[in-house]
Amino acid sequence: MNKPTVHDIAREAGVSLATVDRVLNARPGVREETIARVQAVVDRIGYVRDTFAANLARQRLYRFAFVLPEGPGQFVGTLAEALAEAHASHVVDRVALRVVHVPTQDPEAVVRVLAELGEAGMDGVALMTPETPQVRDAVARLKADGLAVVAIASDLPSSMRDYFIGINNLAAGRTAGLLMGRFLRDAGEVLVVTNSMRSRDSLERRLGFDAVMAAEFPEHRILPSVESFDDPGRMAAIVREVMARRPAIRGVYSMGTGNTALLGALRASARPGDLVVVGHELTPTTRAALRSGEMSAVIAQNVGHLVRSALRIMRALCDQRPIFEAQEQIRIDLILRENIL
Amino acid sequence: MNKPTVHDIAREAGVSLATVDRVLNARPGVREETIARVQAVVDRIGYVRDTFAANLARQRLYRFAFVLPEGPGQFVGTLAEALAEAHASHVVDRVALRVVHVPTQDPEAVVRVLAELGEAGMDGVALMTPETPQVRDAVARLKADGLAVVAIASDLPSSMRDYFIGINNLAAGRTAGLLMGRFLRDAGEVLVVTNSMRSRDSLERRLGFDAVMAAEFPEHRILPSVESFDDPGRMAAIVREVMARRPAIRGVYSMGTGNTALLGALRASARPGDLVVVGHELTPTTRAALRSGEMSAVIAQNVGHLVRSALRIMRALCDQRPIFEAQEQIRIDLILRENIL
DNA sequence: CTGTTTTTGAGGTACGCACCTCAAAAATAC
DNA sequence: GTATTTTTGAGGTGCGTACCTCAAAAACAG
Repeated sequence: MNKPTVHDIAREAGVSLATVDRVLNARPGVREETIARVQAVVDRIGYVRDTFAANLARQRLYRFAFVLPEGPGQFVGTLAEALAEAHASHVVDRVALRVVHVPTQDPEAVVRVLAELGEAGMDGVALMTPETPQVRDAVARLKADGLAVVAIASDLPSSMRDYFIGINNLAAGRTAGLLMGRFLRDAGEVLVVTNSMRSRDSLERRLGFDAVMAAEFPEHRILPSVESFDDPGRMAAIVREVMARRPAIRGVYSMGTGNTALLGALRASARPGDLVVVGHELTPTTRAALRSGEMSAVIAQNVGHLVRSALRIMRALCDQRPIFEAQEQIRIDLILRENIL
Repeated sequence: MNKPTVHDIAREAGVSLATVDRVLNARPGVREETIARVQAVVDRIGYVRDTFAANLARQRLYRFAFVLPEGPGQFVGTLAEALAEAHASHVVDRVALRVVHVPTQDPEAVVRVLAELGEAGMDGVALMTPETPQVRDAVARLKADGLAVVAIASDLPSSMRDYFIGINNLAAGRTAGLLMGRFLRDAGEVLVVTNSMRSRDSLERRLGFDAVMAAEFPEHRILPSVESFDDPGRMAAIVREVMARRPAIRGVYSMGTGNTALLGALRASARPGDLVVVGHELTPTTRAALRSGEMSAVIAQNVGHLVRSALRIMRALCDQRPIFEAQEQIRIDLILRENIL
């Protein structure tokens, strides 16, 4: 027995192909009663639309845009690379990609770009931008225009986004805390740094980190978060200063970006040999630091999965197809020196 | 400008569609000179065959079989589940699946099943079986019949298999060693257990584990491997006995299956509260043990990825398409209590 | 140059679906 | 009842490819 087709539905339901087509594609001009009859047959014989044939027929081209922060961030770089790779290798077919870099600190600029994308006839937008009221409204407008909108890496929970693709940052922080606690030998202080505590990610990570440290490793003293405000110079200066002032520091948790500056400052400091450094995201910098032993662990999300997931989900949303959650779940990856890959 | 089609090739090369078809599908009856001309145009305009249209046209149905060990193993169970899930959700389309469970300790039975699959007109076989000369020959026969053959989870390096889908077990063992060393507090003994040291996986894991422990954590004494020979009763008995006899044991590394029996025995023993237990594969048992704290870490390979990867790779092999290595790389997952997911 | 073989062209059908038109049938309103 | 609207049927075309046939053209042998 082969896969049922529209012909099978028509025969079983005692209607014509045209009617089946009208029902399947929600075209008007069919009695409720007939719709129900066709639907019943569809359910009974287990018909599923052949997406490939359907796309072939309708000459479907998915127009997707990725809105990423501009600037020199390494994580964004690896993300853009993964995107190019996924696109080039036709993991997802029939997709016209557009990657836009925006100055995320300027909400108005983000809004302008999103508005432009809406008018450009995009089918879906994946964005990685901080949550601001302006962005929230722009997302709502995109949704109103019928676009699929997904947030990647950093969620926009209060917006109308269809989906968030990324890790649970509270759990990521808890994982960092667990690792830190188990890796630390003697009681001491733990320095926590980030580029910005205004970012939801850092907030959630800190929450999780503190919860685990307080509950299970109370012998350590967790210092208040130090912020670099995305300024490498500032990061280096502060870290150097704190390290000099607080010799009891035995661990450093880096919740955000700016690891290059952080590691540079640590190198310059008279840091203890058994300093435990835990950070986020696998980049050339953190990779090298794991290899050299300067970092003990990195908590990552696989950027390849991230972009492929984003592409698949936007497609599913466009096709109004259900999303296969298990495949799209982005896991919290734990990277040590030995499993960098 | 749209995606180039066979029509574009025909026009550009000044030949007919029939000739283009003959060249693209390596059918006979075309002069070398003409083949070269058509190929040149294909390369120049960047034609790529539309797999969806192609499969639609040729009514392609991929017949794949998975050969898995029979018996009550939890890992195989989760694998079979993931397989059913991937199949049901049409992650891969146009695939007729067949899952066969074989008594892997009986090489002749495995050979019989493989021979039968070859005759049943399969397009590809994914197998998870120990490496024996008989199996190696059977794989060679399948290859000779033109089937795609991939090894999953456990490699068959000396065979003709097209691809191995799974983790690097040496690196997995090294990762286990690194975690064990960092998690252990006081110097002591480490118990290493497995179901069978005849399995290549356990051998490689032990090698990696020892290398890291010896080089970086020489203060601990790593005991010889204890084997259960797939017998839960034996596992329980041995572990209980060893734990009683060696009070200095501070860590346990479980390289293979049989974690349920192991954990049961540990629970029954007067184990130290800070015992570090590291094992492999995320199963209901190890998951619960992570949650309860009985296990400190699990080294896993995502079974969902494993089966999806196997399906994609078999398809690519059948289509003679290149494999997108980056997506198929199975990473060594590190699972702690906080990132179980 | 003729006869034979090889290569090429032209055209068709099919795959499963989307989308279109026009006419026929059925349901409804008056 | 007839007039009108709504619903349905029948049929077609195209998407990009595979695979088939038959005839025409070209290349080659003698």
